[in-house]
Amino acid sequence: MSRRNRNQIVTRQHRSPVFAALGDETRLSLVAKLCGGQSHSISQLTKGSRLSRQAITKHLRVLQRVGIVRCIRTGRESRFEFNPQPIEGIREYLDFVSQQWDGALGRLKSFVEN
Amino acid sequence: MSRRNRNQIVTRQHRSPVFAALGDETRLSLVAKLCGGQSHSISQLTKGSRLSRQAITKHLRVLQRVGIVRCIRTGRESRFEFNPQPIEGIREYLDFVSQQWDGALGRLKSFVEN
DNA sequence: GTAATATGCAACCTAGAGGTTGCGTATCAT
DNA sequence: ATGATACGCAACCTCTAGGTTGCATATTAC
Repeated sequence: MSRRNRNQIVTRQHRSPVFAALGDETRLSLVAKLCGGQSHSISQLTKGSRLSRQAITKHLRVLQRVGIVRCIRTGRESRFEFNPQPIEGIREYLDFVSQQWDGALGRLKSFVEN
Repeated sequence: MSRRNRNQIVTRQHRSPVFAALGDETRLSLVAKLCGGQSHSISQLTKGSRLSRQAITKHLRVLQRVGIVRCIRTGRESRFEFNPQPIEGIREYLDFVSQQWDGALGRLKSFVEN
């Protein structure tokens, strides 16, 4: 399978795991920190949270599994960085939903008017 | 509302339950059916699914709890209809994330160039 | 070299998600 | 009036998400 086809399948199918990955306050705040552009180590991401390092690690692995973040081990640190593609994918999906809805409203409107 | 307050709401409000509600294939397909504009009864939504009526009902209640669908009981039927507001809310949130990311890329670019 | 730091791995616990079945009750059709 | 339809409620089951603790290991600092 070509890389292009693989990516198409990834983006067209399996959107719910990406939504599920964002369905947690802790992970949303991790995304909020990482989408600023800087990579952060696990320790850095743990500071300021009341959760344990291992809990944060688990959340990061969930985000990593769906591609929202990437992990790069450098020395004794595991630095995580944001990857926008999966989130772009679900943005497209939500655009599709809104489009469907707007289309339905438009049809309703023209039905009422005629 | 000022731009600052709006952004604070975008970042601070609890949007994870909406993401979590979409983090399931069954519920995503329910949303796909309902965002077409027509309301459907539970029985209608159950047909074509291999799940039981009660399972579908539970999923609909999850969507209802976060406001993605509304329930209107008419006669012996419970008809569900789509409500776009929560999904618009998380679209805004994802726009915010993308905006942060693009801003970070822009700063990186100008840093490299200078 | 040794201590501190950063992380991985594994076991464990608990609450809740997601599913089923059974049964009771409105409502509609005939 | 009666049977079929549409649904709600509740009990139950299983699996996993989210959290903890403990310990081992690799890297860095002094």
